[in-house]
Amino acid sequence: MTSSAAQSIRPPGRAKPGRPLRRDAARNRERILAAAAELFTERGFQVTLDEVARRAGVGVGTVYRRFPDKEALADALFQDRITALVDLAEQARADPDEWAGLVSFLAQAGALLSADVGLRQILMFATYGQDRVGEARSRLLPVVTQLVTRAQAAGAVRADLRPTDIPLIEVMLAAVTDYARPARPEIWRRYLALIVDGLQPSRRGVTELPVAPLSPAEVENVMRATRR
Amino acid sequence: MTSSAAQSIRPPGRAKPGRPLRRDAARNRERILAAAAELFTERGFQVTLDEVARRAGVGVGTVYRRFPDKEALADALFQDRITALVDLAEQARADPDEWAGLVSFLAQAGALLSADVGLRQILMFATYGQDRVGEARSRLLPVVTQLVTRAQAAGAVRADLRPTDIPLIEVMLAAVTDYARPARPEIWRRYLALIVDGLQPSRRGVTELPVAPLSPAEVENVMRATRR
Amino acid sequence: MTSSAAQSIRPPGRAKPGRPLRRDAARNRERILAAAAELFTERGFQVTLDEVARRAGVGVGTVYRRFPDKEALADALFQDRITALVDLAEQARADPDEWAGLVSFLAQAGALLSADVGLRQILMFATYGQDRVGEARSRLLPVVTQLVTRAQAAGAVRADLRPTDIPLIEVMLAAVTDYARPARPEIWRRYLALIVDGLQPSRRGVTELPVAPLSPAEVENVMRATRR
Amino acid sequence: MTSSAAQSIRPPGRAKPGRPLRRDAARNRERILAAAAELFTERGFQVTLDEVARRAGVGVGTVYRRFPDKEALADALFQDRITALVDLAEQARADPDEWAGLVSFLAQAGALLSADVGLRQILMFATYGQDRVGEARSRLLPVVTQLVTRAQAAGAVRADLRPTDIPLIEVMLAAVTDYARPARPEIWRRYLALIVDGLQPSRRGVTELPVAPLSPAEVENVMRATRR
DNA sequence: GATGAATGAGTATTCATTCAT
DNA sequence: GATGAATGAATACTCATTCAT
Repeated sequence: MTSSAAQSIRPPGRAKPGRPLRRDAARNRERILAAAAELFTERGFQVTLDEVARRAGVGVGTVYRRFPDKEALADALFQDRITALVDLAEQARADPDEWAGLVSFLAQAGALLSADVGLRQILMFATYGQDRVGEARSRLLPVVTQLVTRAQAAGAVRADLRPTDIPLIEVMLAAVTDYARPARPEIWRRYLALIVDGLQPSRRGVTELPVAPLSPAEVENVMRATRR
Repeated sequence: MTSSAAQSIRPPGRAKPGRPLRRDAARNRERILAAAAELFTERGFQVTLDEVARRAGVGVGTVYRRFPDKEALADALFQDRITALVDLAEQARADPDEWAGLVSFLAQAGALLSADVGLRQILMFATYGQDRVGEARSRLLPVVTQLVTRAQAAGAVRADLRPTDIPLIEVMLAAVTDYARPARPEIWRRYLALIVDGLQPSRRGVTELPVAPLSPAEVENVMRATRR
Repeated sequence: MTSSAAQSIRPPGRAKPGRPLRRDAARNRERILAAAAELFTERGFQVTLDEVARRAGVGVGTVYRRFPDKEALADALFQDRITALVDLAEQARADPDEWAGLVSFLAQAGALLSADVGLRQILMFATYGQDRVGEARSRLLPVVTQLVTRAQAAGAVRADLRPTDIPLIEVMLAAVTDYARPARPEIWRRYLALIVDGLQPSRRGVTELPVAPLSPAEVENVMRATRR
Repeated sequence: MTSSAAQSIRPPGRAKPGRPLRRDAARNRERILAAAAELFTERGFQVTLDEVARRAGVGVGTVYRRFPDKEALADALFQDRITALVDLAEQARADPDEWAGLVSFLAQAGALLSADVGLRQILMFATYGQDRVGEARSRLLPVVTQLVTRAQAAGAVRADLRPTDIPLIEVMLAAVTDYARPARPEIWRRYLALIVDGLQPSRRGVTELPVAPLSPAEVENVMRATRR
């Protein structure tokens, strides 16, 4: 069973651990989270909480009741995503092929990131990473550590790779995605392939880089959602 | 056309490309550029133009006379940097060892980026990529292309690498630098080494990854210049 | 009218004067009053009703059921204090020395005020003076009147002093206390002494007090710009 | 010549001492000050700067350009008033009758206060009293000190009165005025008379004033629970 | 040309009060 | 009756950009 099951029992958020949210409050909380997810995904953290409230169909005050500030909302969102990542890592660990497990985790995490501006921003700019996020990251790291050390034990991965390198690799992929969005949302796969080749302890041959590179024109015409 | 014509017509706004600026105007332009470079380098784009003007010792209006808006100023700055990069690339091209030339360019460009928040921001978030920047990038790409194809011709670099991959590699390094700043400003070298290993057409052994990885604590305690 | 009628009609809002509160409702009312007393005493009216409710261990809604609004709560509190003042005045009246009785009342009331921000605020800024407070003040004034007239009859106090001057003297002391708090919470005694000297009848030349005193009605109807 | 002359030369406010405000800027500054004076006088500090801006016929930004925040605006206003008080004190000092001089100053200052809510609020709640106000008070105290000591030397005033008692007497008058406003704006005169009687040295029995007076430093550093 | 004054839409957050559960 | 969730007007302050001097 994956860690997402835990989510349904203890809803993350402000509520005292003991008492579950009232029916309507819980519904609003979900609406807010959903609205924030959409908005953050589309346009990143620049969205105002007023906007989130409007999209969620509630008053601003309600948003502030549930989440003391923007960061807290981002945290809650991030935690859901981290949970998804932990699930991914756990599935990858189930793969009998140690190398394939690690690589597929990198790819799936990359796919998750490439679909979500908000997640990328949290990952890359997280001043936002204080509270629950730290805890969430701590849940992820152990699994990732297993993924890495297991692959190293099998001689499939270079010996000097460290578990903490994995999140940084994702940061790199996130950056590349942001760079080429929306024209080439899949470009990150090209660079993942490059990096993955660098992860091998020694290489016989080379796997062709997937995904066409940016054309010179594309390099010049990056157009992304304004970020101020 | 004579210079007296300029007096009678006086087109407001940016000077026509051909017409040189008046002596004092040119000096102001340089001051503004210098001030902006310092400020952006230290704190990124969040600096206000009022601040730039103050540091430059001119009024805001003067800034706006020289640069239609904040982006244009960033563009101009970027152009300077691109010039530096072009220089770097040309020096790298002078290296008789094709592989070493390419790698050293990647490293030097990385060093440039890692020292300059503003440059990283322009590179990564350039909604700012419209004006002079495009032209500037066009100056860079040919040299980089030579660097890459020359190395490929020598069999030193994987055949499917494309010149446009180079800027994206720099984007990745910039992201990683931003992530770990200010605690570990050199961490990008670690990932450059990884990528460089991935660039080889086939590998006998592995070069140890330089620079210690982030500790788990560091991964959780990223502290970067707030970007709002 | 029987109590069953109350059940069928159930007028929402404050209980009719005659009808006693249900046991638990009464307990809640006391808790709220106690919490508000503590909080207002410490920090004045800036405390939110949410806070009062939390400290009282009830929901905000309950606070609003008992007290139509913040002012009403303040009023109720003030009434308690007025009762304390009435007690004080009665004790002072028991003093066989007419002069000492009056002076000790002024001092004891001053001490009460100096220990309680909330009381001072009600006294000084009472937009709050509408409801029960009026009634409460009416209970105080007669006793104060006795205190004053008795002392005047004995020739211990200047003849032109009016009972309504007493609360205004307390207002002055409250203001001075607020002014110097928390550094010098007892400074009001200095000014009380000054004023008390001014109250004595025998002086070389007595200047008649100019300007008619506030009428009892005026004392009750102070209306000032709300200050939040 | 009184100190108000100084005002026309060095306009108080943000401007660098050396350079005078541009004509239009100066006009706006005056408009803002005038609007703020009116509004504060009518309704105290609760007025928003948006309102001040509207009444002054300028944008909010302009208000903020001249005065970093509400306090600074209040300071500037207060300084004008302090200047007026200093003028008053100087005129009072010119009175050959020492007793009359002191009493008339108390009365005139009281009149000034009774006409201006804003001034009373600054006087009574000045968290606002940090910057220029402190300096301004320092200008006032010396003159007041002369007024007091001169009267004492002449035997016209009780020996234990201290110069710092004077502002506190004004605080008391301000409180009384606030209390009875708008019904009886002159009521403060009644209490001034009472206090003045208490100031005389010759009475049957004089009770020494208890409690040490505030030191000049304490007068300047009043710290009270903010009331917004 | 240069200056810096003016603008005002925009943002995060608070809190008295109402109302569904 | 009690609860606490929901509301949203209100507030202080910022900053890119325009325009009068």
